[in-house]
Amino acid sequence: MNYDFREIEAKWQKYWAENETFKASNDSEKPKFYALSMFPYPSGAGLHVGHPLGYIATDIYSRYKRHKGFNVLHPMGYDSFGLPAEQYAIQTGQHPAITTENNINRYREQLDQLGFSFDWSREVCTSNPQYYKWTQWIFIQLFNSWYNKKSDKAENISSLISIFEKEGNTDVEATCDDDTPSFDAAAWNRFSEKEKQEILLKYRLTYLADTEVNWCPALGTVLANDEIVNGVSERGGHPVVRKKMTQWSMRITAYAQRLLDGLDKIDWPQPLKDSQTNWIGRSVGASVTFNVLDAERSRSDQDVISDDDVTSSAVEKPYEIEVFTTRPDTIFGVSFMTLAPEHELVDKITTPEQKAEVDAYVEATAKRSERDRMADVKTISGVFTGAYAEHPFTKEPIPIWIGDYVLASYGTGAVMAVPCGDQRDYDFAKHYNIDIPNIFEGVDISEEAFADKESTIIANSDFLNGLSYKDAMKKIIAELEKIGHGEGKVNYRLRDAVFSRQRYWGEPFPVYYVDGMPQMIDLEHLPLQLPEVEKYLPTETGEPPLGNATEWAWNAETNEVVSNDLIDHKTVFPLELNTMPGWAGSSQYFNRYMDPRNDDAIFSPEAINYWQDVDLYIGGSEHATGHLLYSRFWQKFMFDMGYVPKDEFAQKLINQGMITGTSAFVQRVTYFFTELGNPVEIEQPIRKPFLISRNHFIEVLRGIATGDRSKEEQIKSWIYDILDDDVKSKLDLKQWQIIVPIHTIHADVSLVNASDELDVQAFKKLNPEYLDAIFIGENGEVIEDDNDIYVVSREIEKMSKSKYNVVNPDAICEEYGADSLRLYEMFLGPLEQSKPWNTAGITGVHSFLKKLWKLYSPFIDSDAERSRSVTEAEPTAENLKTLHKTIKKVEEDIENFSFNTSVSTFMICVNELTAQKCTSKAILEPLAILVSPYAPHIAEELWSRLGHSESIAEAPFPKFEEKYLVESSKEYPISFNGKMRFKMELPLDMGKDEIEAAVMAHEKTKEQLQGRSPKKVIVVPGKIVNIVG
RNA sequence: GCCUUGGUGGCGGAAUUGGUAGACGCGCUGGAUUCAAAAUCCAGUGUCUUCGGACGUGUGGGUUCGAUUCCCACCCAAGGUACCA
Repeated sequence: MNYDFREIEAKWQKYWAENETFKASNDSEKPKFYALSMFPYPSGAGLHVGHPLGYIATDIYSRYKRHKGFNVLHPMGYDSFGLPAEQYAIQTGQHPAITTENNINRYREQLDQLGFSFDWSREVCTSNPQYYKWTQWIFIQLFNSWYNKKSDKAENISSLISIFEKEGNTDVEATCDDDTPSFDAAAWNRFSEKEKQEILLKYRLTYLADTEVNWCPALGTVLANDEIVNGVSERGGHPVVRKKMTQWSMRITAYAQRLLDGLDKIDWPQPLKDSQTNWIGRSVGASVTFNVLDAERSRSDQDVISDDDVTSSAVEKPYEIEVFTTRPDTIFGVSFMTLAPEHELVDKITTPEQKAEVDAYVEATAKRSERDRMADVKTISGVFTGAYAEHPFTKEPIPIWIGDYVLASYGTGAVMAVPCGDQRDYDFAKHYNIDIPNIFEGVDISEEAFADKESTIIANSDFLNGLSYKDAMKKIIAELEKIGHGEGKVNYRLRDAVFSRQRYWGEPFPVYYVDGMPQMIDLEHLPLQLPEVEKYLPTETGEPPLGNATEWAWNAETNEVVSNDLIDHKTVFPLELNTMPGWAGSSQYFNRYMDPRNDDAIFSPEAINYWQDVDLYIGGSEHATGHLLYSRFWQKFMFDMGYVPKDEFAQKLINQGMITGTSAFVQRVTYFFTELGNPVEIEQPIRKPFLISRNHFIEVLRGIATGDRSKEEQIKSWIYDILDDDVKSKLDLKQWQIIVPIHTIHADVSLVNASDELDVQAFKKLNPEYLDAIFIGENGEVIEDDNDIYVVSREIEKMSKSKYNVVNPDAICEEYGADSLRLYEMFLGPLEQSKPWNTAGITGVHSFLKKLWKLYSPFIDSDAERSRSVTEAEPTAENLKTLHKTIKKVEEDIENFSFNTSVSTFMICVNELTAQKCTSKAILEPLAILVSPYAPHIAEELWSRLGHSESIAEAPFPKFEEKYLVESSKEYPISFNGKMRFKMELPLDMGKDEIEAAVMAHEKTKEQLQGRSPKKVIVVPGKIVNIVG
């Protein structure tokens, strides 16, 4: 009987579902094991072969743990709020809930096909109101909390209020807004209710604040950095500017230190910890305030305020610039200051003479993305504001500049520039001819800055002269504190997380506004469900999409959502229009799986106390600073509130590598005409897209490198050839130039064959904008039928729908089966590394499964009754050696997450047992269990053919026994100067000297030495012999 | 730019503590079987070679009896870089 994987796989998938084989109990005598895969976003494209990689790994581990006697929780769900569904809704008008449901159904079908041991009864879906009720609940908990630095944990806001009532806030140590005023108890008690709310908002763990966003006026929306290409929106190419907007924020900075410290307790990959450490970015230094010199200030204020105000402002405190520096010891080397162009003082201190230049620079900077500004270290730009600050010690005036290398979002958005000690400051000073005072003893700074802290001796620095870095740091901080110009400070790069999105498809905030102040809706009225809207776009007045809803007001008496028309600001109030970001729903889902159908609580105390935390979490490293940091933050908060017993949610984490795809590109030449370098409009522009095959593209690239323009000339002549005659008549090629920039455009890989040849007709069909495109083939002919071939260029990239390089698992499953796909995905290479996908190799693992099946044929072919007697045969020593070698290796591999090598081991095992003609049940039975985590369907089938009526799922894992592997001799590699030359079989119990004697006596040794006497002979018993000489 | 990961045959990769480089699989070549094809099976397959052997793990150095493995410098590729998920 042949290996009929279709029948076998369908049979066992049905069996598992009907028998709820993998349903986990919240109450068990067995030890618990919680294995979790990161849940997917259900995109319209369905699963591609990259998705299951991590799921298969988690599934193998889960199944292994069941064989090892654990009660395993292995759930799956969907992170189903997100941008693509909303984008699709905008384009088609289809409600995202509907597309999302369709996508989820498709995902479920695909997941079911792969034979995962998920407990589907625990499925969650972040866009389901029964689920997001609890996301809203956590938001309210955060709103009702503040961070007490004294107890170093979050506490209920009521404890803060009672402190305010008794003693005001002067003695409170809390993480709060920078502009929080001081007040005493009497003042607090005099505040109006609204004033009290405003103050409390400065302490709450989620709060409203003005934050900078990438605003695209044309689209009426905020864009991710990702959606901005070269300063314009990816969609439509509209301009994008940085702008401030009132939004919800999460006070994650309160947890900065604990998030850092917690990393030591968890078994996560070091690179991931590094990236969180860098993200949090702890640096120790000092904050220093510089006063802006008065003269400059009043001058710049003159044009905006009346004379009266000038006199009154003269007695006020001068403007202060606060900077954070890690090198306060270099303060005597300050020769200028640089503010971020967005810094709030820029407007106020700029002199009238400099105003035009500064304004232009600020405007230009607003168009650049932060990433752009960080990455670009080559171009130095900045503008002098005309204002000066006063050095706190020397009282010298220091010019204040603005420059886009200073980011508003980091530190205070201002730096004290010490050009002799910082390369960026140095370059800036050189570029603008600013002084570079040297404050380091015996260091040459004529070429570059000197940033080495360890070997520094400070000079030209008044009271710091002669001190080392360490001593100078202590001294300067003390002096700064003495004169009231600064203090020692620990600064974190981590910023509070913006929690508002101007989108439709996300969790609504359970918030309404009374007199402009946010009010929370009570738990008993949750979930607050997303309203229906006509359009998913921002409103004409620039409000988020929820602004389109007509039923989106809160009646605070009846506690229900009512029509906007009823808003009277007495009982009916407007609801929040923003929604929560993608990471809201995923920040506690791992805990919700423990008790997913609970309507009274996010989870029961029994459930959380049984499961505690995730034992193994597998997912992509791209989530390092998003999901994985925010989840740790929420977990710590939940821990502070006493809801969860562990302050880290996942003990061990593994990053599976990406599966990369081989993208295909066509080269589009865009062309326009210029005369002496100026673009010229011609009456009948040629609108047809023009695409060239690969070798032409390569020649153009080579031409750019070598200065050879001949290929471009050829392209020009091709373009000229296809012009209409009347256009031709207007062009004199000698006078007119055709400029030919080339854009590479993704082509769907399914349209390209193994020789990289594009199916041009299919491409045109799939991309209607290229219907009348002109394709120039490899031989330089315009492709009409099959007169020439068009070759694409290829590149390895992340597998992604947007890159048109996805490979779908469905067809593979259909042709080879889920077990083959599972084995093949593991066989590709180490789990944690990224690797390219190539379906061709799957035949190898598929034929392995066929060989495995054949090995069990005495149990499968029912007519082979005579072979029954054979199967009871005692296993040979050889059989046992092969089996136990395999048990040892496979067990080690699973524990080390080295699944690729296990697959090889199985292949070797089956090859050996086949060669040994092994038919012994004592060997084949444990082998089926070994294989079962990897290829569960065939293992179940073989198990039942071996005569078992129960599922293999909980069969005990075979026990490795060393005794079957004991060897008496070893084939020693004999090497000369480190190179292996021949081998020699010697007993393992032979001593060092005997081995040396035996080797030296060997005739091949003499041959190798050719009469020389060896300088040295190294003998490592059981390993190797190396002869030097 | 910065942070992280990786670089070994035509391809995916293996080499567990510094000890036989290329396991296992794909592909390719030759053969068996077949009317033929598919499937299956057998043999070979890093490069060069004067057939003795020599060289060989991105490049250049270093440590060592011995380096894919450890150290230094560099090159290349991929991922992340705060609103893609």
